[in-house]
Amino acid sequence: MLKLSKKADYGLMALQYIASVQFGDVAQARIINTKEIAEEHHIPVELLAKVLQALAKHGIVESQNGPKGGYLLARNAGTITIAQVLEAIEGPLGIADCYHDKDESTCLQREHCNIRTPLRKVQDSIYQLLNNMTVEDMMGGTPLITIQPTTTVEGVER
Amino acid sequence: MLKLSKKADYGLMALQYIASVQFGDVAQARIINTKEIAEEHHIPVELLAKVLQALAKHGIVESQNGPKGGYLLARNAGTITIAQVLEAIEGPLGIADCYHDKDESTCLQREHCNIRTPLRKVQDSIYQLLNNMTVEDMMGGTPLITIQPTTTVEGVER
DNA sequence: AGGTCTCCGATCAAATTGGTCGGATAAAAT
DNA sequence: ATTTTATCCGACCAATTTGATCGGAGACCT
Repeated sequence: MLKLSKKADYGLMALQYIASVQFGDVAQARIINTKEIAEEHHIPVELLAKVLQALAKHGIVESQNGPKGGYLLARNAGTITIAQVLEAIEGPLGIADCYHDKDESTCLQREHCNIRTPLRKVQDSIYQLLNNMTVEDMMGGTPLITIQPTTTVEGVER
Repeated sequence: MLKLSKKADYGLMALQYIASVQFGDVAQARIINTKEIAEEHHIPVELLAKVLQALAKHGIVESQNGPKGGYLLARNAGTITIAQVLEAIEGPLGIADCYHDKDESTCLQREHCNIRTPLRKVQDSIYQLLNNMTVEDMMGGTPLITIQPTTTVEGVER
């Protein structure tokens, strides 16, 4: 119940990873391709590619084609909210469709609905919660340095 | 995304209706059967029955068998939280399974997961939100009196 | 200019959810 | 007390959504 889809999970993981590499203190800012993210997190490559496409289309990441291509954040990590990410991947988010539906014909009990009004508060609270948290906030939670190409920090287990 | 299932919707509607009749100021406290709720809200009878079974099994409503049977709230409306209702209908709620999973084998990226820690705050906030709201809070949102068997109030449209 | 590596759109399989049916049970009427 | 009737209850089947995959087009490096 209320579970995030796997695509959403993968998207958030990818963004956290990209942001960490791009703005992390140790690693150099570099473009990251889909394969690297997929292998690092053990997720299917093609599916992750599809997710990143959606994020690119919505202006969250910037795609670069060709060899040595890949993705990088389109804007600062602090301006990308979780809500924006989820909506880019899975469409408008909400506990019910009737809060942002144009056609009202979909819900048969729309007229006699007795929970639409009270649940709107829940809807708004959840959205506000997700729209206040950014991928920058997720960077703090990363416990271990991921990849260290040049220098070597003391033995952080990988 | 993050949409409530229809079973969850139906369950909440039913509880709001039962609570309104049982504790409403005008209507007499009476047992309500599945058919009445289903017809009032235009939802499939058998599916609603299944939902109410789950709620009965979890001690949220009390079932009474036989003719003139039906359901009534097992405890006060103020003590039944939305979270309890949703969990009774659809199982444990959370934006990811890994927060209450026994077996850790399900999630392949569990070891390399970089969003589990930061998203836990979101998880807790949502749960707290749903666990603070009760069906009593939903009763305030009901705009129209539903059924009036004995006396007649002025023309409320049905 | 050729080759290679990347992104990109359309297509297919699996899982969850929505919906349905017949049997068991208990209360009421005869 | 027995029959009848209306309800709850558990197992079964279909539909929608989600997860995953494949082949093609475009861009960069050599």
